[in-house]
Amino acid sequence: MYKNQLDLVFSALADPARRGMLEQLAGGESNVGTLAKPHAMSQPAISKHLRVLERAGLIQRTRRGREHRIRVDPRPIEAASTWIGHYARFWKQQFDAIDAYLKAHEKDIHTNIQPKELQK
Amino acid sequence: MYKNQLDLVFSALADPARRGMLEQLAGGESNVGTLAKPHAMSQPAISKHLRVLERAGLIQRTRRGREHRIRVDPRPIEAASTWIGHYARFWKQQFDAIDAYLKAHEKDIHTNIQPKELQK
DNA sequence: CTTATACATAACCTACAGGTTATATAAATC
DNA sequence: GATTTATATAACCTGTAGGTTATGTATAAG
Repeated sequence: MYKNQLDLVFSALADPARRGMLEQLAGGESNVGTLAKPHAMSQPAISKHLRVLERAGLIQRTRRGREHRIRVDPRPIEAASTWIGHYARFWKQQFDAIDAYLKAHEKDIHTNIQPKELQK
Repeated sequence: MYKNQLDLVFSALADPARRGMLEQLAGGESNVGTLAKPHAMSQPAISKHLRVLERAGLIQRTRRGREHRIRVDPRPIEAASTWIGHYARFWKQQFDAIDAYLKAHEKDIHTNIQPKELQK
């Protein structure tokens, strides 16, 4: 199946081990062994997680001898942040508006009188 | 397996059909049938997607007769937005800093002279 | 040259995601 | 009361996610 960038980024972020690795990489460039240490799993499992992050475009890899240097690429995560941030703000605003509305009509609700905007 | 809130939210967002439903819900409260229409899949498939969104806390449901009214709950998406936004900003800043650094040392690079910060 | 290190790849297993069709349930309509 | 409408649930299938162990490969160190 063909997955787009957002699909890949969000599903990469859905695993705590992978989010952990990204957090580790916030401290700067690293390598596979160092990234593996805090995680209680085999080395091939780490390799798989890194490949998922790489396919989502979230990390980039350069070989330096037998070592693989890993660093974050901030661009796809920024795209995801834009998507999610847009809706987060929009819904928060909606939510706050409803909240304010409910507060304004508190008396009506308590007296079981429905403001006509909500009547069918 | 036990999944935390962030896991559930990100994996819920990883499917384009579910993101589509959330976008539909940005236009306001809706019901299952209406949410189903734009998606080329069976009604049970829609029900499953809605259950995933519900378990992630992204939507709330109230029964009104035989109809289920669905609306967004902005709180979990805001949590996800916070996580992702934090790192997005951080990495963008890192990225821009590296970019600026590279620009500042452009001549050194072109002449193959390595600034001593990068020497092994 | 031999051994150790840092990784990837292969083969395998189990669980679950995401779709299907068929059926159930509850409410609305005729 | 019978039918239609709105939805859920069950049973099933296929593919893939995420883990394992075993093995391969290239580079570094002794």
